[in-house]
Amino acid sequence: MNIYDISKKAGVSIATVSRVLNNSSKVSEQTRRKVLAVMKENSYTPNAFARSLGLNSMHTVGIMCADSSDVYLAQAIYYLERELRNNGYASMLCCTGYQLEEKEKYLQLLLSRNVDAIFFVGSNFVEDTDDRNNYLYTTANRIPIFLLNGHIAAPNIYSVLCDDYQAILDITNEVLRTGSHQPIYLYRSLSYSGRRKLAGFTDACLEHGLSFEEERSFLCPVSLDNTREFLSSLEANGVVFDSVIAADDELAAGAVKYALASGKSIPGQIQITGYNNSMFSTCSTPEITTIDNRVEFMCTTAVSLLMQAFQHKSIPAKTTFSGTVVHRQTTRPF
Amino acid sequence: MNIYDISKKAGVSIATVSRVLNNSSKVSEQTRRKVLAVMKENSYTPNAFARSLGLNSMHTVGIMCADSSDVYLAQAIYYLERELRNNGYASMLCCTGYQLEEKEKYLQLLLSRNVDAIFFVGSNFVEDTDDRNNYLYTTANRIPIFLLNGHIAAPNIYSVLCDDYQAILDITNEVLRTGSHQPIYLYRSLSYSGRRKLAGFTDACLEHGLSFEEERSFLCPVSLDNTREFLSSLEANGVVFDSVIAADDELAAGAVKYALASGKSIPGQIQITGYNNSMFSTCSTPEITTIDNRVEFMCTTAVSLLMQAFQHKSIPAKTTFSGTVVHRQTTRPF
DNA sequence: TTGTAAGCGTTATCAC
DNA sequence: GTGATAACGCTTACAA
Repeated sequence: MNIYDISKKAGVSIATVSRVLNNSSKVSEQTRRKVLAVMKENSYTPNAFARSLGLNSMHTVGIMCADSSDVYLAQAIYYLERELRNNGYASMLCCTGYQLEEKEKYLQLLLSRNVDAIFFVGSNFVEDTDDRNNYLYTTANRIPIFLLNGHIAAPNIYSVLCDDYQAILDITNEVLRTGSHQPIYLYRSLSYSGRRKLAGFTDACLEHGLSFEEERSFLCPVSLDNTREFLSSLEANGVVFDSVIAADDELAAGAVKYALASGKSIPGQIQITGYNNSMFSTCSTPEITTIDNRVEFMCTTAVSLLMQAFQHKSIPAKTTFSGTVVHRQTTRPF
Repeated sequence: MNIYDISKKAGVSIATVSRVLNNSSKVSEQTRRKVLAVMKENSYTPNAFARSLGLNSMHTVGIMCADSSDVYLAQAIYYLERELRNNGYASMLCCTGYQLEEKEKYLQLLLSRNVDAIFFVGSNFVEDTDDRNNYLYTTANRIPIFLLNGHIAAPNIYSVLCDDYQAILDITNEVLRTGSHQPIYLYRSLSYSGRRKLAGFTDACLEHGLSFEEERSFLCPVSLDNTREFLSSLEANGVVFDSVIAADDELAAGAVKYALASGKSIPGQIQITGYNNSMFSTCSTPEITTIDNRVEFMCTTAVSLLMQAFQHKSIPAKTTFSGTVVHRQTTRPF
């Protein structure tokens, strides 16, 4: 059943059927009704492929992320898909892992489907050197791309991100003000946002007159067990710390495991903070003080910007918003 | 840059270019090389829309789920997408919520993009009555559909699922054998798999000669706090229990919160079990004994079946596999 | 092995 | 308002 069949049965031309399909105003109410009736009668659905060939768009956007089962990324995907769907767009998901070659390779999957735009979710899509970011530039030559929690300045690339520097600065300040003098910082990557966070930690320490003769920031293996063991070995190696500022909630949850296992009281002997306000922070006991970096806001903003871009409106290349500290049980009150 | 441009520059016909594109064997090695060179030179990518119009497929399958940010579903999505991608298929994600009207409505988003098949992930897609499952039947008239962790018998509908009945029977048996006499069962829905799980719990109790004069299974509100409060109020209302069999890890994690808050020792005074072997079970302290229902296996199996179906091989309508108990710290050893 | 030409089912540009 | 008809960029018989 195609547009020709319908046009015959309705006694009109295919052009008219097409007009009804796209509810053009240039159709008399009478014929519109007639055509719609025939369509319904034959439960006709227009062929998506032919349609997209004519329109050069399938109203579909790509979502790239390293790992859709990551709690934080999964949330972002959820909100992005919801917003896109509410705007009539479908979402094509593509997980890439953390290796550059994989990212480049799997990006092709999305590009070969001619998506209208791509969201790159997570800070790990911006690499250190320009030539390693080339895949972003060439993609942006074709379609608008959005970096969520990442930033890079180039034409047709738009960034929406939380001010991670300020957020870590704030939360570290709070920990230091409530009596901790020997904080350590735990991270798992020095991506764009990773570096910003670390800078926040360092600056907060400097503000409080802490010296950095010894290293106080550590690249820490993920998974709760690994983090716990890492902290134990740190302690065994003579590193003294009375608070752990973690770059994400999972690391923080690992730190809680460490404290519980080694009999340290939280937040009495050790304060712990996370980042993302994810399930990890509420699932732990005690629940973890963390940063709410507003995933939902980030995603709705990004989709809204994209919709404006589709309407050829000018949109900002970079949109930053502040996070906020969520006080729970792993830090001491003022 | 289209197929005509390439054919001119390469001095061949568009048919030959197309053959190279689809790596047909009926092209001489020489011309193939020539054409490929020209393509590369002009960084040509075939138009996906035109292509899919000719092939009547975009090599894309839909993934429907209630909520992609749910830890368990997010994992399933991850594995499905990975397997599909490895087979050259793209994944279109669509979250539907738990209401029937929404499911039906958002399903259209996928159908209107002419996906080649759809995975329905989670047991909540099979409704109680036949007419409420009508949307599945009509969809299956067009394309093969897969129910992951759900089951319904109808043409072109395929189910891949864990034997939830047996798994809950096993884990409940273990809890009862190690000295618990007053188990309660916590669930959040009585979907297909929900009912199977409940039956497993009930049968295990009967096997152990437990009477059911009072109700011992409870519809419990989700979120850790709500579960904790629910159990407190249960206790306050005189329900006595020495073990909690939960239908999923999140409920179990809530039960752990309850035990910790009310000073009950785990697993001494109360045993707790979860389901799914998700992050919730390892994130809690103590870590939760749970059922590994093999998400990854389920997903790889489902995709593998789909690929066989695409090759017109006959595949089983229902594939069941067994789960396994993962022993952790919330149950007593034998 | 290669080329010609007829689809595929729409949208869009003209005339009328 | 409506109807021919030409794109859109590919795949695929069928011929050569």
